Amino acid sequence: MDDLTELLKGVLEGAVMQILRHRSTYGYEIVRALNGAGFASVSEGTVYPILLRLEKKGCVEVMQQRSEVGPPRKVYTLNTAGEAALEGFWQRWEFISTRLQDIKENGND
Amino acid sequence: MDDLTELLKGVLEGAVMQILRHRSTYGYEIVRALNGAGFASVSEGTVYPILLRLEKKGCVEVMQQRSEVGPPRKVYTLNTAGEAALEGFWQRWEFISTRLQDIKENGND
DNA sequence: GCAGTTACCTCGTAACGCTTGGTACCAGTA
DNA sequence: TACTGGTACCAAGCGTTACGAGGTAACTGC
Repeated sequence: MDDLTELLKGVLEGAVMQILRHRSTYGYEIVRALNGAGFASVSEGTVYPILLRLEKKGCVEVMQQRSEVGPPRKVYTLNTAGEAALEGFWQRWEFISTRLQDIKENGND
Repeated sequence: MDDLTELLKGVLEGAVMQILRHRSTYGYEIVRALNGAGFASVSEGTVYPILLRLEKKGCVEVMQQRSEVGPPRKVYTLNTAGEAALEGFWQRWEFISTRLQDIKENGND
């Protein structure tokens, strides 16, 4: 798959929130989860800013946790505000999806 | 619907191409088509740059056409390269859609 | 003439993904 | 001890995009 960059704008934040909703976890793990999900080219330089943004927006709780195999991890948990934001994300996604489908089907007149 | 800006990145170019595939038309009309399709907040300042981009990329042919109700129109037609680009867009969209659905369903482990 | 509509374009801003680079902790090995 | 590689985090800067604000120009009807 060629360059997804532009289409990924906004999407990754939703994806990260969804992953966090499923289970609390940390940045490095999220990168691997996204890679495993098919977003092969998503790297740390992309995910960490997203996590910082989510933290700044108050969508997540952060907990420092010691690791056995490396430096301490920052474990993120989606809170109530985060769940609301995620809900909003899915609504927007749904909205765009259906409009786009409409346009695809009848070119829109 | 609140702010779609970020999620629209890349999407609008595809939407414009799809509209052009359905019928050759001009900028002002495309704005109205998008508005009619539900993308209410999309304005000229968004669409004209997209058309210039498509032209620069060689995805469209342009024809000046006199109007009965105002200044001359620049009528855009999707060419072969444009159709290929549109095809690529739909593939990328499909790709992201399914991956996102996966993540939504099983949080991705 | 003048206003209103149609139609085009440009500029500046903000957001986001991504690359690059850097820091630091830990385990294993030579 | 020194080196290597994996884990884990963060910051700075670039390019692309959507979008609001503003400007220009053609045509119609009053």
